[in-house]
Amino acid sequence: MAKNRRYNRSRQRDRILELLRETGDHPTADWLYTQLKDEFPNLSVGTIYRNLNILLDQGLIKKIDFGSTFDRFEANTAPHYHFICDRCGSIIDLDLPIDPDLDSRVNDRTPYTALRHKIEFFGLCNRCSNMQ
Amino acid sequence: MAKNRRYNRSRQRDRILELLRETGDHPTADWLYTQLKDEFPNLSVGTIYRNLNILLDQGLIKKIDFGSTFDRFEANTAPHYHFICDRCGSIIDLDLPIDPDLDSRVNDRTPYTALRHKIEFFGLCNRCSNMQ
DNA sequence: GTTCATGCAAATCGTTTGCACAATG
DNA sequence: CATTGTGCAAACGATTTGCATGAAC
Repeated sequence: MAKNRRYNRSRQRDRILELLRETGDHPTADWLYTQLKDEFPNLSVGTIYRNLNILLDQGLIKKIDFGSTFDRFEANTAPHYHFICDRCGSIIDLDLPIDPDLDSRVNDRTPYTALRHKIEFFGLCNRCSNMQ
Repeated sequence: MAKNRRYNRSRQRDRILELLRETGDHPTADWLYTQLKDEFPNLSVGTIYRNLNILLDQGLIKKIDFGSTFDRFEANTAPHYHFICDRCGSIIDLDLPIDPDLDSRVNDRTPYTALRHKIEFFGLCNRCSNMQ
């Protein structure tokens, strides 16, 4: 996404942001499109995506993606946490025990029942921090 | 992916699993394809994907995806953890403090420098556990 | 010999982009 | 009026799939 641009306001973008703020959910582009197409009969999905990218660039929203645009596969089927290097992008299995206390924390303090969790840590791997 | 099937062995699938076990990395389908195309000159990407799905079905490998095949967006830009309901799939922002101790744990016990982390909890949301 | 896997190519699907026109400032 | 945004449709790229042939058991 192109940074350091100036943006004009648009009614479409204002509404996309409003909708994202109203809903407690984490909608897809298509959901936003469906919600708004009555209001903007000629709305196109391209507009939704372009505006979402602008809002991301402005730091007004976040995308729940996970770094890679590709599916990634691993043969380590035991539960484990991942470390992802900000610089080189490599994904590393961590040799740390799974912490069941985290699930309890959710169960004690929220109305949800956590059975398991995933953690991804981000930072610098040893290679990259030595290189610096 | 179709479950409850029987699978014949194939040299291609054996090698895909072997490669995934050898590499400490978390490769993409395309990386596996590139590695194996010398060994199987007529190999196609379709075969890679089909076999990866079979291996997933057999529980021999894991995919590092994150539930949704769609990008998802949210207006809550403050750091927070997510809860994802196994039954209805909804993604919910958790009102729990971020735990900096988790990063220290990585920094103390591994050669990596963790600066931040993400957690996704999985289980049942209040709606779905009441429904049961 | 029946079932499953492969190679090939086309299809699918979420997302991006080029272009002519409309809206913004 | 100079720039940015929109709608439309085509393009893109990762993944999936239909089909005829080959391998497994």
